[in-house]
Amino acid sequence: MTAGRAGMGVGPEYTAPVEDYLKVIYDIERQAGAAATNDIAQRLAIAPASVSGMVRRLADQGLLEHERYRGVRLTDMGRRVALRTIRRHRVIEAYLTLALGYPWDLVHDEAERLEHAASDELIDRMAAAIGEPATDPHGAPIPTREGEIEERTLLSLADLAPGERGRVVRVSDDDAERLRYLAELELLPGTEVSLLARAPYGGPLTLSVRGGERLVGPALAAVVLVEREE
Amino acid sequence: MTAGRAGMGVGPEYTAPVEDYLKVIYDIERQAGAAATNDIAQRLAIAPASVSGMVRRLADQGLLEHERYRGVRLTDMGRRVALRTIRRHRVIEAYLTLALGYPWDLVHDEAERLEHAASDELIDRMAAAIGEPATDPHGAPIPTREGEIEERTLLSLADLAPGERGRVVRVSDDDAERLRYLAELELLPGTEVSLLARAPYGGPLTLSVRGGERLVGPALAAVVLVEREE
DNA sequence: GCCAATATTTAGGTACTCCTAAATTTCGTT
DNA sequence: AACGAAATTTAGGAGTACCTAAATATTGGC
Repeated sequence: MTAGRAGMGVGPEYTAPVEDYLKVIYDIERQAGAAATNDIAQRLAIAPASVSGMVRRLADQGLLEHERYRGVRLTDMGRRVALRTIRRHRVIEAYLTLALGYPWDLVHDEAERLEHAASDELIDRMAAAIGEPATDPHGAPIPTREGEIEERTLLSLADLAPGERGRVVRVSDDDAERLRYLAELELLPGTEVSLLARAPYGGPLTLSVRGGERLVGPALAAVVLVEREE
Repeated sequence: MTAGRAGMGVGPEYTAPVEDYLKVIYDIERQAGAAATNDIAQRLAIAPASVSGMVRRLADQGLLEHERYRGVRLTDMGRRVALRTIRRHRVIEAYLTLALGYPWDLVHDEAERLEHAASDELIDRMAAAIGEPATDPHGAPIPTREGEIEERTLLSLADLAPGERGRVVRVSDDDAERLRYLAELELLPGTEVSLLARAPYGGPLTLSVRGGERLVGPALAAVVLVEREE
């Protein structure tokens, strides 16, 4: 037995690996409609063969539906569990940043572990202590206690046309090194950016950020999500 | 794989069950000199046969020494790991109480899970945020970052002679129900108590607490640790 | 000094989560 | 329509941590 967390109120408890599967399946499904075995494996950094076995068990438990060779979709129950885990993660990230002065590039890894151990009671107290923020420090929306989430469809920097302006809304949070670099470039949620030019054939983008010029490659641009301005 | 926590600096990481074994062995050893298989099993609420297997592995890893049929003693390394886990637990308990207004009867269970997931970095930030307290909310001393702990040998209420006075220093924290009852009786760390009378044959103790009289049975008295006054 | 009660260990199993290697299925392209 | 590459699943294992039942060692009482 390796489970985790407090019972709090309802529902069974899930192991950390199960919660991790559901989280990444939620995320892939949102972007792609259904989660392929390979994508799940890659996101969890495990072998695809391992995913097949787990997917069967999760389907048996009613957390997802699986069409052989077709991929996986969460059931309502699976989505509820996924969103609860995502809420935990993001509340913890926000709390560590706001209440404990944790550096923003480190909160992801800490939250990745704590999210499986914290009770709902604790998560709610943390959220209350920092004024129930709507997003985590990287701009990701925090689901409500009831499992509602405001999922805006955002552009990435790479989707802007030359001459367009945008405001950074959210950045990918799972690579501390990359976050430090983004902070250095001042590409943080809330910052205004305009795309000056884009070199062809996957070349770098030239941005204007707070009056300075920045060169960023397409891989980096893809993880910086913006809303178009004007 | 089920491990946990951040690498922070040194040393390997240990699974949650390993940390739990080392914690209870530390505790039993302190009171009894060596930890018997049966006692470990009882404290962890698992079968004695399960302990035998784990003890062999912990001995192989150099965390403890085992004399067959004689019990178990932590090595310096094992003691270091145990004290680090105990520090985590008690810092978390103190933080939840002082920083998040967590009720004192619930912090134990929450800490029991978080102690295996929190990084040293987080523990140190929590401790700093509440002013590096010397004890947790139940009066248990918090080991330092370096693994030093001030282990006073305390009397239990049951050890007082009629007419003697004492001050509650520490209470056992692992039963929420019992903690709520102790709070009701005002038998909290810091409170002065005097033993008025003790009924024979395992009968109840009559106490005076803050001007009121209390009757407590010997089982409850045994978990309230005091220092003698005058 | 022996014997029964108690403590401990061994033997054999289960569940979870991961692995590699070897099928198998699907799909895009020719 | 068929073929080969890519994706997926099955088969067979390993490590952790637990279990019950059976064997074995120790110890206190007589």
